[in-house]
Amino acid sequence: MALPRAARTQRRTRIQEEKEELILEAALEVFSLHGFRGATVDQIAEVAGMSKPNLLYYFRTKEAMHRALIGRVLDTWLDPLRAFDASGNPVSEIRGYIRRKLEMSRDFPRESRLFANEVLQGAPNIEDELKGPLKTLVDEKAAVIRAWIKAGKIGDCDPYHLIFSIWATTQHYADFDVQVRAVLGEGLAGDDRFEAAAWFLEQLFLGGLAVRSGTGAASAFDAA
Amino acid sequence: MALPRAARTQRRTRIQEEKEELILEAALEVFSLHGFRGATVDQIAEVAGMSKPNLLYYFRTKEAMHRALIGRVLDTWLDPLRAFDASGNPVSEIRGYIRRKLEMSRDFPRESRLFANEVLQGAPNIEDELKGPLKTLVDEKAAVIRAWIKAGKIGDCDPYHLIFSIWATTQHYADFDVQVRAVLGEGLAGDDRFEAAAWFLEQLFLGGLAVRSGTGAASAFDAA
DNA sequence: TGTAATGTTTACCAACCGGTCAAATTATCG
DNA sequence: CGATAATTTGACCGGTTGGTAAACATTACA
Repeated sequence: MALPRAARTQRRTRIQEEKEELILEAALEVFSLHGFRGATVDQIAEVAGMSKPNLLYYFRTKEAMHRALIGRVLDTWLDPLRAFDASGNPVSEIRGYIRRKLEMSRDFPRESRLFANEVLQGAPNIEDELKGPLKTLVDEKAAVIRAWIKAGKIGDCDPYHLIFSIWATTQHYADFDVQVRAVLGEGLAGDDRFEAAAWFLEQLFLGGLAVRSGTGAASAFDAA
Repeated sequence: MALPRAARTQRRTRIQEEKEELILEAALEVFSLHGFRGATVDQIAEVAGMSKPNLLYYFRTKEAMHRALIGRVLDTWLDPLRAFDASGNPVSEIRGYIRRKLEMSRDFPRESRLFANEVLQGAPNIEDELKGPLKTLVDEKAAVIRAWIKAGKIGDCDPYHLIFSIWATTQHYADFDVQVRAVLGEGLAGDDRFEAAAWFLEQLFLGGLAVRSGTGAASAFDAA
């Protein structure tokens, strides 16, 4: 009997391996562009180069596809944050984090948009993951940052909002790519905007988080 | 003959005024949550408290509704940037801009998400607006910022990426609200996160853009 | 090779989609 | 009031949606 998969206790076939990969790749393409509700199974099947029933043989529902995709992406998406090291130099850690996140926006914009779409639309399918693994990881890294602050290695600030800001600024170049391109104009070659962004963001964050000695930045500013 | 509207040369009725307002409010609710393709006319009609044919009497197509909504929102959404004043003090202008954008994220999150959804999904319906009015406005304000830099009032940086960063960080609190709440936990009362964000972002941007005298922020950092 | 498990296709379905139509209802105003 | 225009409704339409059934083809493996 052709059990579609799922209630599958045995090993996965070579064909299963290949086709599921193909499908998830296509699903990423479509979901990231239209969101869950806006995406159609027919569309995903077409991009994957197979018939709809064939696709549904591997993933019984559209939702199953989406779940599988989200799970995989969320994992790799958090890797840069996991790499955040308490024993490292605050400057190089923060700089490195910004760079890695920016590289991900450049190299994996679809993954970023998939996630953005999901969160933007209320995260109906990943609320648990956000409140569980994500929150735990962020709490952990926030503690690291707070330790740096207490040690006087960086200026005093709210570590959560620091992390939010790094997320926002770096993912902006993937999620709002169309807008960024529209504003910057089509003139420049491929990835120049990422270079410029890296330069700017380093300056912003490393300057903004520097320890303020005596006269803070704000007062220096007010003089202008 | 019951001309639905649109080919309407005469004055708008009181009922038209009211119902169109009601519809656009409902459309904002639904479009901002599901994007254009994910939203259904039935859903909007239900939220607006009227039958689908009745709704389609005022806006002949789903797309017409979306267009009307986008046009209205984009306008008010850019107001804070328009208020950016060349003759003002750079510090108070930038601080004011951040505050206003943050207030908009707090008070009009649906408008932000509507826009985010649209851009995220490739901005198929507003590409012209982005490349036209938006780009023009940003170019204009970028020139203002560049003038401040040349005058030595703020540190050297790319004005475009500065604007992008302010957009990204402030709109993050509307667009990724679910995620922000999940990470921060439900503990705190209503809008505390916006207060904290305002505090953090001011520090970040005003510190990050301060004129660096001699030893830059990075070198002060490296000492840590 | 044979055969059982796995994979693929064609035809199809009920529900839902955006949108139309004509008839019925209500507001407007002389 | 009466009549004309504006509004609302229910019934409906062709196309698309996510998903199914079963026949057919292919693979893995003893």
